[in-house]
Amino acid sequence: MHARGSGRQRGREDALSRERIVAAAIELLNRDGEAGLTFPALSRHLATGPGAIYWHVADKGELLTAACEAVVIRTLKAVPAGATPPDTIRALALGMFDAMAASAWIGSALIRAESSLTMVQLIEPLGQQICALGVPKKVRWAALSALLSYILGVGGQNAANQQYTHAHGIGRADYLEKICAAWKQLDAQTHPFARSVAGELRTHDDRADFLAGVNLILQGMSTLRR
Amino acid sequence: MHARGSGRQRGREDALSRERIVAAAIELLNRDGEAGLTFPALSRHLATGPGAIYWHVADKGELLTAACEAVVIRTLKAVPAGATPPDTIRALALGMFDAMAASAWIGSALIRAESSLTMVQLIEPLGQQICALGVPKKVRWAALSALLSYILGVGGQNAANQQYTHAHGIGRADYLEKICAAWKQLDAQTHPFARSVAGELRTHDDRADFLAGVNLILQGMSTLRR
DNA sequence: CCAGATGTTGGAATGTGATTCCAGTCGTGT
DNA sequence: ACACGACTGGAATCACATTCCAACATCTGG
Repeated sequence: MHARGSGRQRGREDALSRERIVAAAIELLNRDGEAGLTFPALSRHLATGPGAIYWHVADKGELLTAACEAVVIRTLKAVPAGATPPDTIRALALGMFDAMAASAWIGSALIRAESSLTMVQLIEPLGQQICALGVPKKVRWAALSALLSYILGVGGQNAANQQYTHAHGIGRADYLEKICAAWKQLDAQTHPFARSVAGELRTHDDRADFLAGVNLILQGMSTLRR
Repeated sequence: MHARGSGRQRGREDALSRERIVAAAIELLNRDGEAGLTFPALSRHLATGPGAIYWHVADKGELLTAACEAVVIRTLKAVPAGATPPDTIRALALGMFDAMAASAWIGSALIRAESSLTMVQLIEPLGQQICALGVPKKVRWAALSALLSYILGVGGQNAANQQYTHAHGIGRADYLEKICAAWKQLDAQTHPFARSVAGELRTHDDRADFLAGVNLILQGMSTLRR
């Protein structure tokens, strides 16, 4: 990457730009998942060569980070403000959940985020609500950290599941059915729990479970209130 | 991969075997992280060619899954049983935390785990304790799911941090210092929270925070008790 | 309007790693 | 000794990420 911040002189209307590249990257990522983002594919999509792309971005990692940041910012901006702290936290969490469900790649990209700057976009609003919730200063970071890890953890797992079903060309229902069957096969003595919940897998609602988890954490936080 | 399950006939003492390959993979992973596991490196390590390795394992993914499973099983076996449910859950969680801290690659490997079988190793004992905790049947899965996602989420983030510091050749302290400095640079109007917790970053204890998060979830679960 | 100077481009060249192929090797049963 | 099948090692393929570089466009000053 070279692009200086200095004098833009040109004005070709078909100009390549960091924005157009990031937009194309997001398109590829949403269509084919993390594996879909390759320089050959990107070059084809933008009708150019890899060299031109490297003029605007340092490497693939930076591209992923930029794409991730764009989506996260767009997502969080859409979350309405003004509700009670718990409701706002739920809205923020669900917003991220939905975004990560729609774009599985965000999960892994956000976690490996080289720039903690994207993460701040999420940390700040969550943190503010935790403060508003009355969580004592001493444990604010721990509380935030728990919430954040939970949100990212769920996102990561959903992403993994989606990637799996996508890669194997099977539907979510078939996937769950397969796991359910495998778990029911387990030994009753050593794996009573897995067997007992196997059935629920087929019908469970990821989003509802996620919300339940957020509520569990909120519930726990409420006991911290001074 | 071809290796049939049928007739082992040979007995060459220098024989390659799935076990030896997985052990070598774990060694490479622990030494150089996820990027350290390559077939050239593995071949060198085992003094053979890639073709021989492919006779025993299907592909890199299977190798990663197998390595992950081996470490997870070893880790969970070391967790003492017999304590109260909350204590056992804490012990299981901390066991995984420590394992993921020592072997950052487990985090990402476990999440992308193609085989839900490895995951069961973790789900089963956690689930049993949740039952013992008296969590109503209706919400057992949700409770487990929350705990699991949290554990994996923290592991994933720690892995990302370690990978970052390792890749950039800087220490954990320098890394935190850098983030702290960046956060203090933020606008006080828009990012009051990030600024206010920035200082804590430098001195916080990941393990303690993790435990606090587990306790938060346990706390929340206790309110579910019928 | 022309000659540099410079930002930009597209594609070729390089290097690395996953995966496949295949021509042996070695031990076993006959 | 012979044939067979499990196993091996390395060469051959392929798909990228990244770097290089020979044009090209546009602007600047004359």
